Amino acid sequence: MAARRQYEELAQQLSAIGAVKRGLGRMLPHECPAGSAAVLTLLDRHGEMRMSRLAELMAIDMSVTSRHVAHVAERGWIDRSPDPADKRSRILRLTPAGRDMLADLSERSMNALAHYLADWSDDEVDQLNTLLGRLRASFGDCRPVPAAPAVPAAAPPERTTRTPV
Amino acid sequence: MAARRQYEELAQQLSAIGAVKRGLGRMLPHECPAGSAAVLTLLDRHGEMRMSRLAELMAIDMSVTSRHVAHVAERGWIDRSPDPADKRSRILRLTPAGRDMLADLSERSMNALAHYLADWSDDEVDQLNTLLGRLRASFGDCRPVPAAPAVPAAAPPERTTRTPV
DNA sequence: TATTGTTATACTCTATAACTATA
DNA sequence: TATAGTTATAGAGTATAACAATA
Repeated sequence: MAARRQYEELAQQLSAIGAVKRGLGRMLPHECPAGSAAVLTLLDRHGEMRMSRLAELMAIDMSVTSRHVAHVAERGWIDRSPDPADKRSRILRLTPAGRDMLADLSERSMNALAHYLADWSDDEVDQLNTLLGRLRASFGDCRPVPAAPAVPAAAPPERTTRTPV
Repeated sequence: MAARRQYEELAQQLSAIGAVKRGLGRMLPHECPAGSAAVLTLLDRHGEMRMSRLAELMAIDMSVTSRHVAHVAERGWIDRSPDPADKRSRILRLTPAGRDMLADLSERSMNALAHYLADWSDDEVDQLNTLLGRLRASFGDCRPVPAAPAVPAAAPPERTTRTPV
């Protein structure tokens, strides 16, 4: 349990880190903004998946996910094949063109980070990665709470990624 | 100099950290979104200043700063007195109402962070703060490069916070 | 002529809500 | 009746460009 001053400092650091994200964002190809890059990266790391899973990994509402996915699908970087087991769902999968784009993205972030973090050691980057991962885990599921149903009864704790009715 | 894998991991962590920021953002009062909170916090930490200095601290364009500042000024949290030394400028200063709002903000972020980071040690929070600060410093001035002037000659390196002509 | 700050416009990202189609 | 996904709409944040007032 840390001191108030440290928490305020952390809040400030998180607020200010947006500048770094914007800096990295400027390296992206015009056709592939940050949201699209995240979709491609997650499909690469975790393999094919459904919309709902992707929304969970991105920690955003499925409606937003749907638009990011539409963007990358329109450009041919993924395809959406119907899920034979559930006709409501579609399976998202990287295409060869998507892998090409990923290689491009990797090249760009590599260049930018190698430039800006030239004086960081291997260990320091690892440390930061570890702490950021832990921070995300600690916040875990802190997404907007669905509006309480009219008759709560015994149903509410079921948290999903879809937009609440 | 770190390995490609680490850089890609860092890019991913930074992309995903948005979820934490959004989580904290949900704790804010409806009238005081993140941009406004940043203005108040920076005025508290660094004391009264001009628009251009605030834009630099926030690492955003002055046009954006202007809107954030207008928002908090309309609510009486800061005042903008004319700078006697330069009639183009205005001096931004917290009002008592602004300090009240800051106390509220501090209370809220304290509660949220103490809740989510309950199992973090003092040292770990410090470590993360330090690394994030260093990350920001390393990226330093990575803001959009002003479009090259028609006749560069010997003028360009002067970097300011204003919108390029 | 150059600089400070404001405003208008456009784009990205997100959330809420209403809707379709399946289960 | 509930769930997977889509679309429409609204709001926050940012960047670019054009502008007014002052240096």
